[in-house]
Amino acid sequence: MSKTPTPSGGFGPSIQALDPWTPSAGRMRQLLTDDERARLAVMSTIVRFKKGEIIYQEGDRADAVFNLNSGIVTTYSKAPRGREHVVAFLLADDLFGLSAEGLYTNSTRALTAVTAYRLPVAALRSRLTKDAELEFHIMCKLCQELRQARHHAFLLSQRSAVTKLAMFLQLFEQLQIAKGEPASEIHLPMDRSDIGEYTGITLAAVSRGFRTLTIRGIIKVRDRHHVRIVDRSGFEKITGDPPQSPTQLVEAGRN
Amino acid sequence: MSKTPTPSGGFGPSIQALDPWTPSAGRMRQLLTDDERARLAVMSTIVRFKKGEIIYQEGDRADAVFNLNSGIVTTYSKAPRGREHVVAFLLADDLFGLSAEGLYTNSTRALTAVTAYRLPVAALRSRLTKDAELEFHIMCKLCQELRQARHHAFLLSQRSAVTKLAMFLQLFEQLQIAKGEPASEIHLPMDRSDIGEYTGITLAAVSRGFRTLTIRGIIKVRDRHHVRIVDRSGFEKITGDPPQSPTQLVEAGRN
DNA sequence: CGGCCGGTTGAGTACAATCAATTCTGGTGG
DNA sequence: CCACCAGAATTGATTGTACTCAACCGGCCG
Repeated sequence: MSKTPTPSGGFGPSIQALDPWTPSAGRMRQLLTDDERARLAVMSTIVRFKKGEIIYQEGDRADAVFNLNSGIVTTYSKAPRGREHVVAFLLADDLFGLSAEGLYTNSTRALTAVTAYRLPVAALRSRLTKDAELEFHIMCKLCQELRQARHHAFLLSQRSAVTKLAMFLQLFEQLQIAKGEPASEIHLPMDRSDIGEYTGITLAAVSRGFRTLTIRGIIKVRDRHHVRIVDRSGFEKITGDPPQSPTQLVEAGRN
Repeated sequence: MSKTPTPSGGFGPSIQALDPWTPSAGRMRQLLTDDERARLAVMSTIVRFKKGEIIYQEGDRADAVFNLNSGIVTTYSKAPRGREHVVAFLLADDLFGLSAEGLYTNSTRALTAVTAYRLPVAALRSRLTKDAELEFHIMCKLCQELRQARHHAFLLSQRSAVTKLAMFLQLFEQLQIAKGEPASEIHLPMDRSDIGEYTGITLAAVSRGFRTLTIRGIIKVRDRHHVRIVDRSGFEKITGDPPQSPTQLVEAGRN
């Protein structure tokens, strides 16, 4: 039980997040005990989706919550003028199926082939109200999702397209680190238009953004889905994020 | 203490939200039982803040969570180039004090005079892991905050400044409705620059936005803090929000 | 009365959206 | 293996919107 090769490691639903209250150096940890995973496993079914398949749509009756096991999922919603807004990219060990008043608040689609645990809300709910420990762990995950949503909003509040793009790259880099994967190269499983819909800029602007970052010698694009940051300090100048050193923030007001 | 016009009614911490799983026609309800409120009350202290006072800052040790009793609070974070990004406006019955790895993830400031319950995390945490019922209610509130954060991101992803502004007005209108307050006129407690920092546009753009909406006959600005929507369909054309009455939502849920 | 703060308005500019043409890439079948 | 194709991505030219900077307004308070 010491070594966990896959992030999940073992069987049953799996949830990873940063603990809201104890330091962990940016690394996520498994929130569920083996016991809890087993208890969740008995109430869940495994579901599979093909690449591009829609898992549920906004407004559908929300009778299940999902725990992503493998693959990538996007949750999105319709925006005026036929555009789509990507709410989040879901990775392994994420939870999705948020609802309000009994209806899903977003649609979700499999970006790759996907396997997930499907947890009926009725069963989950009755389990939760009996098992405070488990519920606490799920609450931690919700806190994490909340932080991510707010980070997304922060990203979207930036004016410059390249800043948004850089922050997006930073997000995925941090995600890889948090998952314990090698982070020398950033893996972007989605395509350019998905990035555009997440960052709130057009496909064309995403492309131009990658180009300007490349020309400025800040990143190196190996292929569509792999980017490396070659000028870290230039990169941080754009994201405005000197890693965790508040003292430097004072000088950051330049340019 | 003078009178209790507060939607809370009664004593002790109070939490309102839309239930994620049961329909409620857009109205929030009190999530906590009197009993739970009493239990939370014993572990909490009442704190007061003057207008403009900072409640905590990003990076501070997060040893307490707050439950807003009266007044308005903003949570914000620093953006590049000395700008500030408003993460959320908190109203009565809201919960705040989100942390990651033991540190607050944002700063908060009292926008008006404020009273709040201060709940030490240690006590709260040990209470929660014993009381699944209470914890469930807090989880519901977290779901609500998550939805709001995502709505904020959605707002920020809009390209047009007037659209953002209209969606902002819509947000506060719905909030008033959810709280059971009269909604014929929208009350905006914050000033123009706060609106700008929330919607991701400049102070000047906010001003122009109000002007164009007024000129187009869509809204009527009584004073700095009071707006009325006079052309509903024109308004909805801008927000792109086909009037989703609760009844229609239910039908949308049927596959 | 004068200064200050929050807000409005104006002129010029920069940046990203748009529309459109072109290239690149990966996959398929001949 | 290559030719071909379709979709993804890049690039170009043009336009429009919102930012910037700055002047100005009006209420409020000393």
